[in-house]
Amino acid sequence: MVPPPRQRRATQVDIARRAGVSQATVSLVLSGGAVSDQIAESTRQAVLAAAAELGYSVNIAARSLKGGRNHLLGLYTFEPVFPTDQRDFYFPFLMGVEEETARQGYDLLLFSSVSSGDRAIYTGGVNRLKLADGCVLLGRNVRREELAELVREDFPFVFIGRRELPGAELSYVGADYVTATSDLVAELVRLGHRRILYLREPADTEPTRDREAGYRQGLAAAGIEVDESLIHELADPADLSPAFVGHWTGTAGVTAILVEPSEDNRLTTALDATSTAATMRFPDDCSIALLGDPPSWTPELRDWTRFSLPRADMARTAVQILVDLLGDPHGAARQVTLPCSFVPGDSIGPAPDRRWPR
Amino acid sequence: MVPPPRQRRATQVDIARRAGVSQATVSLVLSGGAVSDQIAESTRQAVLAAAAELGYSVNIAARSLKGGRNHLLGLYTFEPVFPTDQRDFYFPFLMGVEEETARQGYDLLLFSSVSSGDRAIYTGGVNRLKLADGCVLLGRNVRREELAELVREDFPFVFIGRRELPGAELSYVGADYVTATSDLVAELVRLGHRRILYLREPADTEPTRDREAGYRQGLAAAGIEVDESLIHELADPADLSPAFVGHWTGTAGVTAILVEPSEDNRLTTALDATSTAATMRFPDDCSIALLGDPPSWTPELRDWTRFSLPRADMARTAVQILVDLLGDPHGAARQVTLPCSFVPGDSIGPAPDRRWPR
DNA sequence: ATCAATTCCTAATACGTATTAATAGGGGTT
DNA sequence: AACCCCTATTAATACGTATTAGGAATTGAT
Repeated sequence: MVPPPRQRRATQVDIARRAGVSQATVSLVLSGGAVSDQIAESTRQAVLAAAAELGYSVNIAARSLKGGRNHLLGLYTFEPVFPTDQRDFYFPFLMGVEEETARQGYDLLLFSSVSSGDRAIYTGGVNRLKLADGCVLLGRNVRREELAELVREDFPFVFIGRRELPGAELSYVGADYVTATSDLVAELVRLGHRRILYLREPADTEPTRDREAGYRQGLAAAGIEVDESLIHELADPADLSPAFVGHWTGTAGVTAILVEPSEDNRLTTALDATSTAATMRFPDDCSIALLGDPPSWTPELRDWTRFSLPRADMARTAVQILVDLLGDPHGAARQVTLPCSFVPGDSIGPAPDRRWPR
Repeated sequence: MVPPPRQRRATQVDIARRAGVSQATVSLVLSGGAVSDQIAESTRQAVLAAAAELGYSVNIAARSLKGGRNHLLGLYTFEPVFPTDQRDFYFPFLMGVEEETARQGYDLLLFSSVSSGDRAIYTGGVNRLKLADGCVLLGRNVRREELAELVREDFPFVFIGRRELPGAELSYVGADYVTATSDLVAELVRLGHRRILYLREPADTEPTRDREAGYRQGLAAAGIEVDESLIHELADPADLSPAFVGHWTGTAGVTAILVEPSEDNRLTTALDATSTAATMRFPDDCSIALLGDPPSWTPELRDWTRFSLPRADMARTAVQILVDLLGDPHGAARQVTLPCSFVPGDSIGPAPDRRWPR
């Protein structure tokens, strides 16, 4: 009794023909519109029977063409999605986005931004993202012009991470780097540290700006004046050698270091090397804490003192906000900041009194 | 000069009006049909300019309703995509699929199959996958009925991992478990082992069947008769305790073990515990090798002897095959098997002569 | 018997795109 | 000038569904 393999999928018209009714009636029965309860029971049964016999399934494209929405959320990252050496950095975001997207009843459209550059948001003047109802954005190498264009087009999107755009309000879910860094400074001060070196990335991105703000805020709260020479740009995290640290502790009286982790594993590699070199020991010779999560984290590596971004949470929240935006197309931009969590670790300790007796 | 925010997304009709041409011309310019090279350069530029100004992007639903391609490949997994404890298992697949999809000029549509079960391929008789041109499938908890229905509908898809379906040919990219297992047996035999315990999963899945076949093939090649009592079903990998191993080495003369890794980290956790218990040492007291990759692999864990699936390769190949299928809709199913790679590790060694002097 | 009310269904249409057959405009050849 | 050919463009149409206004048949009321 199995029907012969069809070339073409059965449509509502096929069902209508078979059941001797109109296509509109079929639609009403199968999709339960507002007036679907007016359908006579006998008719309903006939339609359902015909549908079952033909193995009908609705054509999503047609439905969403009619309805305007296709129940897809996009995820676009401004770098390759799955670079192996950054997997641990991105994975929680992906996980959170995927999870919440599914929970909201959407499917996830992954836009790839390969290095060749021809997979940007706008290719040939066409916005690829619009394939989705809305989009979550992610990544550091943001092309601001494209962001601005997205805002101009009124396309619904939410950035994971705080992003500011002059003259435009955009929605984002950020992490509270300021408070987290400030708290870390407070903790170091409590342990007796007064001269804290802050190693920042050269690039002037929002996270870095926030960390610096937190650094200043933490010192201010402790009544310590900022020594600008202790804010140092570290271009390559690999430079963080024992000699480098020794230089600062020796000549500048530094007793603690705050350093921004890189997305790759250069920093942790350097730290591990320094840590095992035995000429410089954390926290005995110098305390050190990371202003964020090191990537490629494994339980076996040393448990560095740090704060940790609520990545999965940020991602989930971003999706929720996006769905909100879709329901309220003309609402204002939503901006949320989530707190980071402090990870005590074992790389900070009381300040040694000897070098810089205050 | 900024246009007022639009309610409605720009369509080809809007562009046509603005550029002073017809919708058909817009379609030809933007979608590059067969006769698209007949379009005058000036017209083309006008259309592209108008499209850019209006922030046009194609409506996927309309395009795919029309029957054209929408340049989306789907990825459907029969389990949650990003379960934390299985991340290392799935990540290489995702990475490979994403990479090759981008290279082929497609975007990736991630279908999620959350545990609640309402995100199956067919929900309410509707095949969700059809939003994509074709689909890569992945996962162990395969719902065979759904697979059969996909084949029946003639929907283009490729499974990562060998899957057999009675009465239907489907495309897949599998790993050569048979040869890999057989080679592992040969290596153990070369080291003097004669009684090799094979711990298999109870479920009768293709990978497990292949491993068992490889086990038998390896022994046959070495001229060793299979002792059926040495093929043992291990329901919970956590049961692999020192006492358990001791039992087999003591009472059954086993000198080597082949065990199927679980997707979670139960097996490696158990092995680590056993390994550090000091009452049982690998490979001194017993050799052991894994028939596949342990998940959550980190360099710090012990380097178990094993073979490794070419996961990223499998994924990339699957995408290539899928694209092939799309170009040749009525071609036969493609079935590819890729070789595994042997990872020497340090958990096998020469067989001890003492227990079972042969 | 006439009209109103109710029940059940259908015709018509819109959604946005891709495609094909047809057409207008120009330039050449005789 | 009549003809044809080539190029660049368009009108028309199909895809499958959801929705709405309205129509036919039936029932009920007077």
